[in-house]
Amino acid sequence: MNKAAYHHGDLRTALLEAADTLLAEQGAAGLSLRAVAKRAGVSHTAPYRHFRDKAALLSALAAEGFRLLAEGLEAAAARHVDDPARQLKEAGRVYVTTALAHPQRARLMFGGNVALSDHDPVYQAAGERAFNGLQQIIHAGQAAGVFRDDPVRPLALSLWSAVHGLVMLLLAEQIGDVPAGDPARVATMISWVTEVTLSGVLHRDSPGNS
Amino acid sequence: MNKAAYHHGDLRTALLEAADTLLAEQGAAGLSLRAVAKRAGVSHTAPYRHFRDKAALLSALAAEGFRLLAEGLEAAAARHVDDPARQLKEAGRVYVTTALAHPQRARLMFGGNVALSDHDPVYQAAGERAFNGLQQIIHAGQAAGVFRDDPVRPLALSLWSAVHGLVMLLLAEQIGDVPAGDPARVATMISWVTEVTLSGVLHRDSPGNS
DNA sequence: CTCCAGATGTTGTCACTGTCAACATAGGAC
DNA sequence: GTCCTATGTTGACAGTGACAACATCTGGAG
Repeated sequence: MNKAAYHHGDLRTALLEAADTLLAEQGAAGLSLRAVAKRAGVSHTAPYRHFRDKAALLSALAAEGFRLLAEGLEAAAARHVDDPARQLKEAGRVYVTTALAHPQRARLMFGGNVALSDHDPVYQAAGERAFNGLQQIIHAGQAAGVFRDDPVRPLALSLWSAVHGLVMLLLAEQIGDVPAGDPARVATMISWVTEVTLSGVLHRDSPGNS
Repeated sequence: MNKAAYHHGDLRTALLEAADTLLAEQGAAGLSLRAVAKRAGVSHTAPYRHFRDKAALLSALAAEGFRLLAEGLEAAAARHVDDPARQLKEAGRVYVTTALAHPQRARLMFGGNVALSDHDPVYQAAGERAFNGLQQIIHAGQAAGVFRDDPVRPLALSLWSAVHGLVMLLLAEQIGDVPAGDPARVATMISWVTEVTLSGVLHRDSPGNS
C-alpha cells in the first residue's frame, strides 16, 4: 500500500478526486479524460477500468454533488424544525450557496449537458428526496397555519423554481452587473427571492386580484 | 449568384442555419465545426473566415436566441397593457414555452457552458432590455395599486428567477416524472409557478381573497 | 478596360481527444 | 504453487479545433 504498485489500490476514488479538481479549474468542457488519468498518475486508458466512458465519470461527479446538496438541505431543515418559514428560507440559502461554492460542478449537475450516462438512479433519488422534504415542510407549515392552504405541489414547485432559477442566473452571469462571486450581494438576492416568493407580489389588500 | 460560385455569397448565414439545425439535432456538445461546414457545403476551415472560433459561432446562435426571446417578451407585454398581473403571467408563459420550443438552444443560452466568446454585448443588451421591461411592468402595477409597494428589484428578480428556474428544471428533466416535452403538464406548471409567485406562500393576514 | 489588393474559400497539417484491442501484471482462491 | 480475473499499459485509429500557406474571386482605382 505504500510502494507505488502496479495496481493503484483505490484508483476509482483517486480519479474522481483528480476529476473534481480539474473540473473546478477548467469546467466540464475543458476536462479531458487523459488529463484526469495523468493527474492520477496512471496511463490514459486506466479510467476505462472504472468508468464506462467520460460521461460516466462526470455522472459520478454530478451524483456526488446531488448527494451533498440533499444532505445540506436536510441538515438545514433539521436546524429549525418548529419554524417552517425559517426552514424554507434556510433551505433556499443552502441550495444557492452550496451550488455557487462549486460553480463548475453546479453547471455539470444542472446544465443538462452531461447526458448523464445511464439515467443514474442517484439523480432521481436525490431529487425526489429533496422535493419530498420540501413538501413535508410545506405540509407542516400548513398544519401550523403559517402557510396558505393551497395544494402542496404548486407551492413546492414554485419555491424550488425560484431558488433554482436564482442559482442558474448567477451561474450564467446573467444578472446585470452582479457576478456570482460576490457573497454579500448574492446573500441579499437570496433573501429577496425567498422572502418575495413566500410573501407574494400582489398587493395584500387589493380587492380585485384573483 | 445563381451558379455554385467559389464564393458562397452569404456563407455566414448559411453556417448559422446549418449550425442551428445540427444544434437542435445533437446539442452543443455533439456539434462539430467540421460538420457545420460540411452541411453548408464548404471546406472544414471556411467557418474561420466568419467566426473566430467555435465558441464565436455558438455565441452568435445564442445571441439570436436572446433576441427572439426578448422580442417575444415585449410582444407578450404589449398584448395586455392595462393589466399588469396578466402581463407578468403572459411574459412568464412566453419565457418558458419559447425556451422549451428549442431545448438545445436554451441549454446553450442558459447553461453557462459556452464561454460566450467576447462577452457579446448582445447578451447584456437583451438581458437588460428584458429585465427593464419587467421592472416597468411592476412599476405600473404598483402605480395601479395592484402590486405591493415593495422595492422593484427584489420583486422583478423573484419573478425572473421563478420562471427561469422552471425552465432549467424542465430542461434538465429534473422534475420527477415530468418530461419537458409534455405541453399540457408544462402549461400547468407555468400557471402554478406564476400564480404562486404572484400571490405568495405565506398565509394572508386578511383572509377572504383567494 | 485593366489590374491588383483584400476578402473569401481550400488544402495540408498539427496536437489533442475519446475509445478500442491486445498485452502485461498482480493478488487472491483453490 | 497455480491459475483466474481484476486492474493497468501500450499502441493504434478516427474525429476535432485550429493554424499556415495557398488559390480564387470581386470590387474599385486608375
